[in-house]
Amino acid sequence: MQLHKRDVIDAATAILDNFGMADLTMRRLARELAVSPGALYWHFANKQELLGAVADRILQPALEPHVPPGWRDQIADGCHRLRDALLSHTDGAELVSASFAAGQSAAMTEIVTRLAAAAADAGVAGSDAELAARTVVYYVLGFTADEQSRLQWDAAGATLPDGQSVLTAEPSRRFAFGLTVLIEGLAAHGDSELLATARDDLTQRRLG
Amino acid sequence: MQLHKRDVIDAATAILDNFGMADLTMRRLARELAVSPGALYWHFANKQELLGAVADRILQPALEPHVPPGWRDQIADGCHRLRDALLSHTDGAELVSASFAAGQSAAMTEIVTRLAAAAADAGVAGSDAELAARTVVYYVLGFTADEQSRLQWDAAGATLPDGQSVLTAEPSRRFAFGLTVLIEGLAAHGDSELLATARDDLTQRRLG
DNA sequence: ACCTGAACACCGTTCAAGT
DNA sequence: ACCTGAACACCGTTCAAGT
Repeated sequence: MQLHKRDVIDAATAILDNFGMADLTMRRLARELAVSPGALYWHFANKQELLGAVADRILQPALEPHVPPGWRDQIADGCHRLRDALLSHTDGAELVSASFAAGQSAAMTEIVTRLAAAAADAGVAGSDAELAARTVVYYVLGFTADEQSRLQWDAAGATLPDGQSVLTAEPSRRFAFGLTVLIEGLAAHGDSELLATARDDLTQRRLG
Repeated sequence: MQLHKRDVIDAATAILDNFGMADLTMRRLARELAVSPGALYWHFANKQELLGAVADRILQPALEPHVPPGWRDQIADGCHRLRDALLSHTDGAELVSASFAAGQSAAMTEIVTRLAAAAADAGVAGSDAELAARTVVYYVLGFTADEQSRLQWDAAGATLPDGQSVLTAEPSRRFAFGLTVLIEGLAAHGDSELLATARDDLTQRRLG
């Protein structure tokens, strides 16, 4: 039976979920698929490209189109869905972070584009909108990688008697806090930017 | 001649600067020091611990005490010094990011503590101050790792005719932009928090 | 206390040769 | 077109034995 890209990504995702990133090696993956390591290099140029494909698979659920109106909810919603997608797979945040940094995730590019559009709606001027989007993404990836490593660390160790408040509720509240800080910052910046544009507009009209 | 921790960190930093993170391996480091690989494990428990020590060395210049008064300048200054330290070594941002995520950098812990104190001054309530500090740190690490990888990528390739505006001035402006968004967000949050505290205070006084 | 030598159990990637 | 076999050039870590 022929080996397809899909099978490879499926098997890679399974290894990730069951054993984590450290075990997601080309050789191990080949063994699981019962092919020689070299076979993988017919379908993927290198390991980075393969990891990028796994990242895109993980991010699929976060890619449904924006439902909410209003840039604040668009950013908040996008970020929550991103976090949820990352938390759905072992070491998800770490994997996606690495793929994003290596520029190997088309899904992350799409997410940044959407967040940039929302930032533009907030009043952030042209070229800064993508930067604003990246700033938000740095937060989500950093926070979630941190959260996930702690989560996985004491998933093996001490199971706290309270299985909810500290382990799931608190992180979500904390995540929302940082998100609010960013959104309020964008609102403040956007407002002053819109003011400046309006001022220039008036000046233009007076001179024209 | 006896091998000391200092010598190991020195040699590791030299490899990093001259060849980058991919070449910073235990075996290569041992070769450079003319010892066997096993010797390193007398001085460091594992590679992560050694990388943490290199991270702390890199961060040394960012650890001079806060000079400016006012929480805004304290955050802005701290972040600029952090970025400068990271950019002073090849793959500096990547190395410090990894060490921070692994909880192996005492210097990063110190930096977070200082930023948290500034956030508290901004009016961010107790336990959220550290989270605010981490949020800022996620931004600096994310932005700088990104900046540095692009910088190093086209340091080998196309040397743009303009050697200043896009390669150094623009990144600095862009870095400041994201920082302002975060600081304004903290200001907005801090103000509303202070208002709430004041309101509670009044209520207490009315009831008491 | 500090280090060597040698081993253990792996890596990612390439590429002639096969079908 | 797709894959095997085997090699190349490495890894991090451990640990008995030496000084």
